[in-house]
Amino acid sequence: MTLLGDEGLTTEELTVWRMLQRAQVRITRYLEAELLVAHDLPLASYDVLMQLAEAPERRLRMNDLAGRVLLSRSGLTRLIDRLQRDGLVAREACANDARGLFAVLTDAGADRLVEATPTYLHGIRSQFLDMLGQGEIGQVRAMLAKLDLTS
Amino acid sequence: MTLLGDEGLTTEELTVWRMLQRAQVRITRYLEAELLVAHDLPLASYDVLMQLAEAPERRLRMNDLAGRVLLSRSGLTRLIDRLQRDGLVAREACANDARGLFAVLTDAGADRLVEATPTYLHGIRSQFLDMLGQGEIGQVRAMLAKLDLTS
DNA sequence: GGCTTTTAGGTGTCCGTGCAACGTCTTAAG
DNA sequence: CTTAAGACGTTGCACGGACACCTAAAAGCC
Repeated sequence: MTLLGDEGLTTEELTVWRMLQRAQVRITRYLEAELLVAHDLPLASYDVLMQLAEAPERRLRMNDLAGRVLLSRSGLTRLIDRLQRDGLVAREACANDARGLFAVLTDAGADRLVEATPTYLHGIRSQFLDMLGQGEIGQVRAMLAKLDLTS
Repeated sequence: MTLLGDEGLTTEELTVWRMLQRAQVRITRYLEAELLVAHDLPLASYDVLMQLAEAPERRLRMNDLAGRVLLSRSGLTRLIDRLQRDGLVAREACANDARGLFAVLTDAGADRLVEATPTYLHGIRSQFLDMLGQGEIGQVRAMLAKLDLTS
């Protein structure tokens, strides 16, 4: 592989990167598909509901939420539009900052989340965790921590 | 986190999955952006060129290629359309199977790949490999191998 | 207090992708 | 041989997301 020599990457290093990519895409697709067929809920929507459920008072500023869900702000706007249309999330004005908006999880949204969660967790277990040994999870965690400097 | 109890996932397990997701998305976005500004080449296109360059005679059947680049067949059709329009790839009929088409890397495509490769490799090094210790790469590789059963 | 600069969120527009359906060709069954 | 079943690649369609730009409000500056 002549391409690699110049920059000093070994074949193994490149392979590792590709495998990471493949694994993540495969798992994500699986989750997306399962959630869609079982609950008519895209993965991105599930993520939003989950983040809101964990947030204090089940609400988050749009901006904060966008950061947590790995979505651009405009992307989040549309996604919240859809969730609001379906009654799973509501928008509420922010008291001390007239620019701000909260996305708030509704009761219907919370119910939907509870419904879909077994599917989500089962997917992660079967497609990801089960394939790793128990002891390895700690290792992965340590390594990923280095990659996730929240930069 | 009451949601987790039912399915028996620990908080750590869920966290690990989320971190993997974040890390992969972050790295992918970085690569995509760098390739785009420096070479006007999306990451998906780079992947196609790379796969073709590694293939015997620099050619692959559309179907095979779709599998390697993690794209649906229809998605690949459009991508190859674009690459063909830009002269980086050509389509060639398959001799013994009239249904089949080869995507073939052109000389221009090979040149473009060589141009862009330093950017690509540097991105992987700086955003991924450098953040892991040298010894850890082998570990990651072993774990990812379990996830990548080419299923 | 006016003035600029920064931040929050939304909109117009474009692009890339997946799914379902289609035409074409191959292969297996009778 | 004929016909049914399957595989390969493309196309119509709709959707989701990003980018650039816009307005409104807050924060900073003199």
